[in-house]
Amino acid sequence: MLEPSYKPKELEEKVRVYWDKNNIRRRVEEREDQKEVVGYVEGPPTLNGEPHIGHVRGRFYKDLWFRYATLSGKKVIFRGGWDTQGLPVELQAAKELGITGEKQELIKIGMEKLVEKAKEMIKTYYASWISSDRLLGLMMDHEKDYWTYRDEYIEREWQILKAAWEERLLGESYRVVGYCPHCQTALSHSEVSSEYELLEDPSLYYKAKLRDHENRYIVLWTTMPFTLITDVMVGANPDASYSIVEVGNEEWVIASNRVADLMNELGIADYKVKGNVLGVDLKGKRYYYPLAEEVPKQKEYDEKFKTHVMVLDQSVDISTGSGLVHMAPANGEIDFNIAQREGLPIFNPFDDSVHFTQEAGKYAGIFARDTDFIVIEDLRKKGLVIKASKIIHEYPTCWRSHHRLVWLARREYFYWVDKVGDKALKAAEGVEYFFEAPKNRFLNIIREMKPWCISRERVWGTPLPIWTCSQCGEKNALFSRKEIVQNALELPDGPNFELHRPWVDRITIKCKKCGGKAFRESFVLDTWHNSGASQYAAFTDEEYRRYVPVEFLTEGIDQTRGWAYSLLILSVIFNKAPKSCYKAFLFQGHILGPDEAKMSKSLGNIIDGNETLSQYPVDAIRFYFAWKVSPIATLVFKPNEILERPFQVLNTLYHLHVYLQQNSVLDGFNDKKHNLIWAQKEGKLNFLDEWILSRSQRITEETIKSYSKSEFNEAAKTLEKFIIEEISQKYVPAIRRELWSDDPSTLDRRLTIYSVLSYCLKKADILLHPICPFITDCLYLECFTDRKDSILFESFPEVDEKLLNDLVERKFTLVDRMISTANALRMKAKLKRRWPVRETVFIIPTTEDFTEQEIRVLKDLINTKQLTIATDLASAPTKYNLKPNVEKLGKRLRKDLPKLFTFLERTDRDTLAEELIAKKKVELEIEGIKLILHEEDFQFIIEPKEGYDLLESDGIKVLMKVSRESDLIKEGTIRDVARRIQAYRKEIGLNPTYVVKSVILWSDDNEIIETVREKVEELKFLVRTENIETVERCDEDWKEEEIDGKRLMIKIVI
RNA sequence: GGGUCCAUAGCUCAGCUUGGUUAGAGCGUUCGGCUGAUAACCGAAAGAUCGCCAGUUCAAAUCCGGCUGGACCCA
Repeated sequence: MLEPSYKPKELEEKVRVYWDKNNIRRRVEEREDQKEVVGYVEGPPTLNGEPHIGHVRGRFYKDLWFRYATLSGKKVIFRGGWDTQGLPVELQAAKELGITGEKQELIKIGMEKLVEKAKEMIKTYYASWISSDRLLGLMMDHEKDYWTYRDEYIEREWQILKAAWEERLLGESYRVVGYCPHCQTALSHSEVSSEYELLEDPSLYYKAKLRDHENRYIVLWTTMPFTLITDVMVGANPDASYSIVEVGNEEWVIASNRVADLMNELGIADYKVKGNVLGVDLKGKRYYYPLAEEVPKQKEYDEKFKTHVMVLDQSVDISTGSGLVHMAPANGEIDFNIAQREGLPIFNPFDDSVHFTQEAGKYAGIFARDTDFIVIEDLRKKGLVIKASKIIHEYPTCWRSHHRLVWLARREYFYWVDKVGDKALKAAEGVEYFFEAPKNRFLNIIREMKPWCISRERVWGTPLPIWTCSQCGEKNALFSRKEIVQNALELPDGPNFELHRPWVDRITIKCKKCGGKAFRESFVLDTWHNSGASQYAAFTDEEYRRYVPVEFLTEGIDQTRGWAYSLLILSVIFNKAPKSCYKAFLFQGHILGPDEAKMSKSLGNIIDGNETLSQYPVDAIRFYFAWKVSPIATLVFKPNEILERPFQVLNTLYHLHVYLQQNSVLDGFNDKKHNLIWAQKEGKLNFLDEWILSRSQRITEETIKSYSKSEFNEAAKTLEKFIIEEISQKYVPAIRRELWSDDPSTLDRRLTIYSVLSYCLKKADILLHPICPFITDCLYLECFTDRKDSILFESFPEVDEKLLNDLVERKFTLVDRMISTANALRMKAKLKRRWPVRETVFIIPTTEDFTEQEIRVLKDLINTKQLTIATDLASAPTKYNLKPNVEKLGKRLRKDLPKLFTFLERTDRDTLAEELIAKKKVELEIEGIKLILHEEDFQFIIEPKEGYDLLESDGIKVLMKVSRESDLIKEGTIRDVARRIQAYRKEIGLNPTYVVKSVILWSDDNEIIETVREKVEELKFLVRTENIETVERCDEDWKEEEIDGKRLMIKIVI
């Protein structure tokens, strides 16, 4: 039996234990009766921290989908995985070791230490995640989880590299990165943007002479003079206007809108604007490279590649400097991109410590930033400096060492996504995204087809398995341990070395081409490559063939450019075809804290997952997640909201089951026998039953449709309405009266009600299960004997067309409105609902045939002795009142108007009104004056006849005879008394069905006592007692109650 | 700086495609009532300048433009 009150935390733990004990998860996976087998491999959470509430939401959607798919008749291979490598893990591990991870530090403590720490750390966080998953009820196969750092995973990941290598989609190029000269490491984008400091730098205005012009110079500005050494071109904005300014005997080119300010800044008063030239017309103009003597290599480039030329780009800012920008592709990302576009070379004469190499001529061997002032001096000697001063500005620094970063073009490995053609887009277009906005965004990202830099200068990651020959430069790519061992020159750690740095670095390879010694490219792979390989790497070949493309995936919207992208690109590369490894991808919105702020470690407003899941009912949290907003919307997480509506829905669902169970047990109900088929055969279904059965079909249809479209909030709202509004608020109150009886002659009717209720609740349980697995499985197991070992072995109900009944639904809606109106009238007339009324008349706008059964139900619910339903006023106990239109009549009758008033007071206005309505006009003679009254002279007001009250709402008029007649008063009194006794019974903890020995009553009101005596049998039945006594005196410890100001004392003898 | 999306009651949303009564609903709030499953329920009330500014139109929450604010992605 269910406990009489809903204690979610106890219930949920009981269900968890039940699932574990009965191996439900494994049995669901191993069952053989499912039609279709589909795969799901989750996006791996990064094990560098505790799960927070946002992660919990994401995992909830995964579980929801799993349960939905399972109940839809699919067998889901539901695999979990963990992201265990890459920058975030490495940084966290370094932090926990108390180091910053710079190169020198690592050399000192050894990479082994960092790797060891990373492995240890991910195990710790893994435990937290597993705990949270268990609390959440995530039915994921954690026994078969994939771990991205494991050798077997890495070897499979390499297979994708291999495919790319074979297709020539993998290769070397340069990428401009923020680089710390001190730590000698490249920084990731997020690392760069996290640290900016106010620093002093040189501010240099200089000029470069244009070729093909007598005395014409371009004016340029830089805060990094050393980049003049790597200067390749000058950018102009194609849309801007540039002025030719005469200064002394020279002509300077400056953006027109900068001339005045710039001259002012440079302290040049004597100048003259000679003319203008458009940005576009500057294209292709070449200038003399200022440091040609110092850097011979540049002179070579000049001749060979026609460098030191003006190019056009929208990004050139004409609001600072001179509106022309000097560009050094080796030291700037935009510069680099433009150089690539223009087919200009990258002059990149730096070593790892950011000192210039021999190629830099005069500057060789000097640290880049130390050449700033040397360059200024060299320019000054040539008379090219216009002004050299200092500037304080925000500049990115290294978060570890706080050294200034330098932008450097580093040699990296790339996937040439731009050469994949339209395969990626085709693959992406074939995927279901459920919502338009994320779909468009994703497709736009795919359309960019930008090369993907997959190499990272890091330690803890999948190593790039390429060895470069120290003699001939040949790249020896080896994509498995076996190949490496076979080609190894040196294997210091034996053939079973770990596939990580530093072990893999120690291996040297015999060059395939020349037999020379080849060393590994010391890169590791981008972590997105690592996790993006999961759909292949997490499976065996056989599984990959069977389950990929997987049926569905869901992750946060931030994964659009992350995991969703890398999965798709890797799938296309690996398959060498426009094939996505997933059929559907649902992008979820983010979660915000209660203050609508983004949760972040620095703000300290992170809501912990385990804590929240322990504190609140998990079903309610899950319902809240699903119900509050659509999965793509941002969810503002306000914990107190969980206990409002979501809890209410679950509480109601629980008590509906309690109600069914408590009542049905007494009547020996057996859902195997007394099912719907039985009830239909018995013919005891009334229109209330037909209504709720019809509704349940619609709810089934709508819910499943919403689930299939990933509109989980719609599904939750549909079920909320069904449970609260339809079953709890309408159906149960309507049938409640019938269940109070224990008359054997109506047993079949009660069993019918149980069968209907049982049918609807079971349906609701199954439909709600994906959202709220604990309560639904518990109620399912407790309340139904016609069941399986878990609700998860059920399947979504089919819509039973035979039970759909438009007519009944329409009629019920009307009846419902009629009851509401009647209740409103009672309220207005101060008529308690327990008091029956003699007569009720409805005037409704539509013709409906009501069956005798329906009338009976209505009478019961309205608590009326007589009931009439009409569509017009003809037989209604109404009369008209007339309100004369004084303005109109006054003009016509003038001084005779008072006579009309007197007449109206004396006459039967109802009859007059009906005559006016029928004939449009009436002729009268009042005190010898003949009058013609028109219909439009009056306003007609409908009023109830004497003894009735009237209310109109929503087009329905209801009239009730409100007179208090003695038998009705007595009936009401009995109900009043009964209700107080019942409340007391409940208070002292008596079961509703328990029959007590005696109820003893005392009252200071004779009428009450007399009524009780008169209706003692009825009262005995109502309050379930063998005997009722009324007494003259009572003790003070009796229960004191009040009925309309009169005292009632109650004693119950058990 | 660029892109995508969003803005309607305290909260969550509907209405916008196709312009046309008084902008709806649920939750929450207040008051009153009911209750032998319930923390349920019933009735009433309060609560909105439809982000702002212009435009098109007889008529704009709805269509167009701009602005402001927010979210996300990318620089």
